[in-house]
Amino acid sequence: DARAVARELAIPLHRASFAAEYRERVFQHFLAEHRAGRTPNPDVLCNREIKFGVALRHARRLGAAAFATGHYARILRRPAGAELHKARDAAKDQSYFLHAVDIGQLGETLMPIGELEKGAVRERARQAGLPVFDKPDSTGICFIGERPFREFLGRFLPNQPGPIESADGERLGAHVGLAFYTLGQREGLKIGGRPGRAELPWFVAGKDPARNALIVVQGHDHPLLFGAALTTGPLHWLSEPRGEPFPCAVKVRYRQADQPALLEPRTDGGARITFESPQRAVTPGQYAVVYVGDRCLGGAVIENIETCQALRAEKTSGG
RNA sequence: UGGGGUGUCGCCAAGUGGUAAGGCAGCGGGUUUUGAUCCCGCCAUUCGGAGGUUCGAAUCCUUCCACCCCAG
Repeated sequence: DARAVARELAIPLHRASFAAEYRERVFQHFLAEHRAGRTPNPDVLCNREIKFGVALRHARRLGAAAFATGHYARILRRPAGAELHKARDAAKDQSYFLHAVDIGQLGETLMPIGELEKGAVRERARQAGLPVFDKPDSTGICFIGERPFREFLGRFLPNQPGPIESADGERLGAHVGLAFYTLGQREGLKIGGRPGRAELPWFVAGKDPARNALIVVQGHDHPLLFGAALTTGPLHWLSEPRGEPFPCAVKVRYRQADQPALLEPRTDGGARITFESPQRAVTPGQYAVVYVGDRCLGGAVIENIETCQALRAEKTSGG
């Protein structure tokens, strides 16, 4: 596709493979996180390490006059410096995936598509004679693509079967390894109907690594699925770092609506984020990305969730 | 092998003479540059087996089988 587009535009195409770098800087971390029972977001790292890391450096070495990507996001150059903003097309906004990139590098990047609606982009591509104007939107992990996730992970991680238990301790089934499940997940649990239980599906509410147990609850909106606050690893700022608490909007996953929250920076560089209303399935390893209006201020990896009192009581007394 | 109960899709479960609800699980598709969630579709010619009654049975009768409980 790239070759065909380059030919159509009559521009030279330099090909470079960063597979080795991807494996080392993104995929290894991806596997390590899964092994730890967390749920990583490889595409955030891919942007920081590959596209805006080795690829950008490679472009500089080639003497590129500019660096442009096809991300749906906007880089605004202000007197005080560059700012990352959401895309014009809110439905396609990808600023979430860009929050971990160095703002200086973003400032040197052109993201022309960020100003356009998806439909307009396709129309322009069609008029320009680009053969990919009709190509389906890409999905799945970048550079890896869409595939049966469980099976894919299984090629790199061993099975470590253990029990699936309800929050009240009943054994409901068996899992193939905590690494293969994520919080809030419904599918793949294979828990059928149970006498005396509600006719509701089961969702992953937690993991107990010490006992290699997967904790599940019944009902999409079960209280144990909700977290009122979270703590993060070191914040990556795209704006001037702030030391005082401030109100903002936070996304806990890609494509989620902005959630009103209060961010309290901590002395260790991380933060505590308290939501106006509890959030479902906040997941360690994913990223909390901070916005004020359309502007992305940065973000950080999610470390701990402050769930409902019930779970905490359960854990302290249950043993 | 005395008495009682139960056997309907992988699981839970409606249906007691009129021609097999629903949920869960599973599978397929859609949405989606992570993982999830979500949405849509598919999923019992058959009711433990065999006979019988009836125009017609998962529903009534007979019998056999299996499991459970209480007696023991």
